[in-house]
Amino acid sequence: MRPREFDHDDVLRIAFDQFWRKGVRGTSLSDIARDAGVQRGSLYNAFGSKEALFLQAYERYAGDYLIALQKALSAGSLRKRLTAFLDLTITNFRSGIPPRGCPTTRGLMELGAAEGEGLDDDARQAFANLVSRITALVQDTLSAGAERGEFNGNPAAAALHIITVTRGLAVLERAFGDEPQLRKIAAHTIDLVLGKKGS
Amino acid sequence: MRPREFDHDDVLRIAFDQFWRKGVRGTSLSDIARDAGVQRGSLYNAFGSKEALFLQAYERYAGDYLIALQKALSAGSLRKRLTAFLDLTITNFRSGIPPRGCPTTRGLMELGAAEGEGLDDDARQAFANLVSRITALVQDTLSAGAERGEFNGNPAAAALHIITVTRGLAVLERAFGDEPQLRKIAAHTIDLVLGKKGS
DNA sequence: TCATGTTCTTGACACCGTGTCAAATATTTT
DNA sequence: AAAATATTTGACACGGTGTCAAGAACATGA
Repeated sequence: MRPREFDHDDVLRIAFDQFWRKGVRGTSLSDIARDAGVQRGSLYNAFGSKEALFLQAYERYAGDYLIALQKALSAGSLRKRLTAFLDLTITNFRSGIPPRGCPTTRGLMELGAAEGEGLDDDARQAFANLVSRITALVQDTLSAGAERGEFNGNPAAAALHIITVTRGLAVLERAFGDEPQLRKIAAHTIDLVLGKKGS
Repeated sequence: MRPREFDHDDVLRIAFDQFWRKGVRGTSLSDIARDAGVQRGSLYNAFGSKEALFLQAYERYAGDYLIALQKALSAGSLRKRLTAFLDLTITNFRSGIPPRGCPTTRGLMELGAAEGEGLDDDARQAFANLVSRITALVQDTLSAGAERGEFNGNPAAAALHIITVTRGLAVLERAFGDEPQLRKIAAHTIDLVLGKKGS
C-alpha cells in the first residue's frame, strides 16, 4: 500500500471553507486541489466525486454546528437560551464556520439550496437531517422550559416555528445582508413565542 | 433587419419552466434551445447570457406572482387574507408556476438561492426586490386590518416575521417536502401573529 | 535483498456547458 | 437592385467533471 500524501481531514476542512465562501457551484475541484497542494485526480481517488467530498465536509460541519447550538441552548433562562440560539444562528451564516471565523462571505448550504443547484438527493437528505436534529434540540429546550413554567404552549409546534424562522433568516440574509434587521426579526420571534418581554 | 424566427415571450416561458423544474444550474441553454426549437446561438444573441435570460424570465414570474398574492390578500377578514396568502405561497413553491400548474417538482428560486450557486448579484437583487414588494403587500394588509381592529401590533414587524416564515417554509419544503407540516406551521404562525383562533 | 501486490499519484483524455465570433442569410430601406 | 441591418448558424476556445491507464511508493513474504 502506498500511503496517502495528504491529510484527509485537512482536505475536508479546506474544501468546506471554499464551499462555504464561494458556494458549491463556484468551487471547482481544481481550486480545492490547488489550495490543498494535492493533485485533482487524487481527490477523485480519495472521495469519488465533488459531491461526495462535499457531503463529507458537510457532515463534519453539521457535527460541529450542532454541538455549538446545543451549548447555546443550555445556559440560563429559556429566553436567554433561545436568544443565544438565534444569535448563533445568525452569526453562523453571516460569518462562516462556527469555530474558526471566515469573515467576509455568507454561506448557502444552510439553505439546503444545494439540491437542484448542483447536488442531488444525498445533500438534501443531509440537510434535512441537520434541520431535524436542530428542531429536536429546540423542542427539548422548550419542553424543559415548560416544566419550569417558563413556557406554556406546544413545544413541538413552537420548535418547528422557530426552525422555520431560522431558515427564513438565512434566506433574508442572502437577499439583504442586513444584520440588524435579522436580529430584530429574531427578537420579535422570541416575543411571539414566549410572550412579550415586559408582560 | 432580419426578423426573429422565434417569439421572445414563448422562450421566456419555456425557459422559466425549465429553470423552475430543474433548477438554474440543472438547465442548460441547449435544453431551452431544444425545447423552444431555437438555435442556442440565437438565445445568446437575443438575451446575452444564461443569467440575463434567467433574469428576464424571473421578472416575468415575479410580476405574475405578485398579482396573485395581492389577490389572495384582498378577500375577507384579516385572518382569511393571511391564510390565503400562506396557502398560495405553499402551493406556489410546491406546484410550479402560478397560472399553469407544473405538478411534480419544486422550484428553488423562491429561495434566492440563485446567487452563489451559479448566478451573480443581479439575481440576488431581483429576489430581494420581490421579497420587499411582498413584504409591503403584507404590511399594508396588516395596517388595514389594524384600522379595522382585527390586529393590534406592529404591522412592519409582523409583516417581516410572516415573510421570514414564508421563506423558511420554502426551505423546509425543499428539505422535507411534507406539505401537511408546512400548513401546520403556517396556521401556527397566523395564530401567533393574530392571537389564537378561539380567543 | 528482492519480488510481489496493493494503493496512491499523475497526466491524458472524453464529455458537456458557457460564451464568442465570423460567415451566411433574410428582410427592410433607398 | 443594392445597401444596410439584424438574425441565424456552425466552429471554436475555455473551463469544469469524471475516467482511465500507466507510473510510483510502500508493505509484506520469500
